[in-house]
Amino acid sequence: MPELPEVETVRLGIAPVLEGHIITQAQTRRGDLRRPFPKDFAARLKGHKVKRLRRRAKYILADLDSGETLVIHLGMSGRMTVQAEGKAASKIGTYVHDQGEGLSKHDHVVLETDAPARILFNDHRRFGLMELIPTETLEKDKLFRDIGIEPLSPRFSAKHLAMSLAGKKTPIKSALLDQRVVAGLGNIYVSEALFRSHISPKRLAGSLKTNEMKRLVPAIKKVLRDAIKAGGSSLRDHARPDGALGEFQHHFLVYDREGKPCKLGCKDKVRRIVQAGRSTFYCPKCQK
DNA sequence: AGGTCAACCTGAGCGC
DNA sequence: TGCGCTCAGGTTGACC
Repeated sequence: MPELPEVETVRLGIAPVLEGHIITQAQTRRGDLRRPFPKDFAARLKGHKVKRLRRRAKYILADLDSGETLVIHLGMSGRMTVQAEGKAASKIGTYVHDQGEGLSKHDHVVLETDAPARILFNDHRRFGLMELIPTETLEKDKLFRDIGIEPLSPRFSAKHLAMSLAGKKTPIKSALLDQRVVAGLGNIYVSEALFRSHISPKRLAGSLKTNEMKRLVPAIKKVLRDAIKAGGSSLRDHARPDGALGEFQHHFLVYDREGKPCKLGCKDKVRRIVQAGRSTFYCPKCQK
């Protein structure tokens, strides 16, 4: 599922029942996701307060008062759902009835907080991840040490991107998917940003001109901001923690539109090609 | 060093 | 109804 806008949507959705709250219970319902859960995972969560809930790249980070950070990655199909009652339910603007013990077989982690609320982590493909890492050394951890700039940071500029891409011989599509270059972009938003800046996905990253960088960077920021406002894109798996679907899929200009007319009205059709094993959608006429 | 590709895992959709 | 194939929002480790 999730690229930056979906991860941010999930973060915002669980924040009201997690940030500032104590994790009263934690349960893993199998031994692993992409990797085994950390040793004593549940015990290291239980009784601790979440001081702050933040996001870095496609990771949700819950800083605990124990000095550790709970690191959550949703992989391709990860979802988080909040079940709350009373005061907590009004906070998240919904009321999901307690489904009793009716957990599905892919509800792999259950967290309970003193909101009170229950948060389910569901991930049928299990490409997701949960780790506990000392907050102090988080940035030096293998997971984060090579991650690039946050695209919504003011420091992410045409100049910055030009530096990162200088000399790169990989196609711009693949370069933007590389989390070491920019953090949080994925297959949907790269296609959309390239279309919106009229740049061909096949162009070699190092060959982009200054004026093209000056179109690309604002296009990336705008598409991400618009998608966050829309609650992300719901294709198959993504839903907000309150159960509502994201809406940004209705605003796709190229993604998943193979064979359909170009939305710039050029009379050509959207093409699908495969780059580095992933689908890319673009208009050969409008993107040079 | 930089770049490409298969593998990880389950489910949905499609053609037959 | 069912089988087999393809594809899916990500990351990573092995390989040129």
